[in-house]
Amino acid sequence: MLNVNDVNATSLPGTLAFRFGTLGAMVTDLFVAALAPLDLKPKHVGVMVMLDLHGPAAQLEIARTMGVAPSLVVSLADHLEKLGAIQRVRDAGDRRRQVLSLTGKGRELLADALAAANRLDADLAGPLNEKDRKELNRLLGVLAAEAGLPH
Amino acid sequence: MLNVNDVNATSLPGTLAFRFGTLGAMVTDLFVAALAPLDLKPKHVGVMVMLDLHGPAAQLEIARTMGVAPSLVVSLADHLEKLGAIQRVRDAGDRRRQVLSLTGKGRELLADALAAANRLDADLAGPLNEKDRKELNRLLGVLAAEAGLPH
DNA sequence: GAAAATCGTTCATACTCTGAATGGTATTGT
DNA sequence: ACAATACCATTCAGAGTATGAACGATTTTC
Repeated sequence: MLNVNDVNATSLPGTLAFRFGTLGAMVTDLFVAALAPLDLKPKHVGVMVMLDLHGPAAQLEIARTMGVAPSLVVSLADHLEKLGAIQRVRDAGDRRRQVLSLTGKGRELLADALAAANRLDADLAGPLNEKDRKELNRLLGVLAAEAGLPH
Repeated sequence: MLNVNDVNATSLPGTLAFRFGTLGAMVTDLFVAALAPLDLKPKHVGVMVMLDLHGPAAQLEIARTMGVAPSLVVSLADHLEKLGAIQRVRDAGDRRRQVLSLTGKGRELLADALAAANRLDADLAGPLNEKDRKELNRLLGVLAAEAGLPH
């Protein structure tokens, strides 16, 4: 039986898997550099984005949503707390839980990170016209939504 | 002075920087899993893709093009050689150079990796219709080309 | 022909992340 | 009521990946 919907690429650089891998790695390196002055890494921003989107959350929820080990969330939260970006309080109803929430300083940092990302975007999307840029963002949004990533 | 071409996102998940970071990490994890049966990692495939596109090359050229340390290329080449995927011969004209070239087995592995990537693509692009899928691939290709990545 | 540069390799190290062990807290079963 | 079990956060040891410095071999420069 023939393939009625053949969308296969004929070489690896033409696949989404390869393109997302290479572009993703490059963009992440640039983002890391852009965040360095804020003393943040992408995963710290990831935590703050979650808190910003869904409100206060226990560390385990964050670990599950981000797909990382709970022990990693400990060190991410340690650092964010040291920066004054989050508050860490024991849940009165369940004192095993450490509930994280964004502080004013955290919101400031998040705004700074957003500004850095927007500057980076301007560079990245340089070769794209306005319409293409919007289309790209829309398509990435669809994939992110489908994958359960923040969007 | 007002911004005449305001394309700034208003939240981080809406930026290209964030989207490429999260999607790139997710896709890379899936790709790593898909390559595991072949005993390859994305960087091994990266080396093979370079050899396939530009022909035989010295290790240092590969390091520069891939943006990694020369010492890393040593271990990548070691592994590829062990798999029989590449040949490593001293350049007769400049005996400091180790020239890498794909073997028949290497081309087979590359084809297997391509098949794995295409299967992954089918999953990834599931929620996209044919037109969107083509458009996404085109836009990613533009960015990859602009960034000097394989395309 | 000596000095400097280049290529590949090894090795020590940094970094990120995970999984197992632990202590404290909550829930379940009897 | 209370023992057994399950759960959350934390610490810690260790795996995996990458870099950069040091070295030997070779080539280029002066």
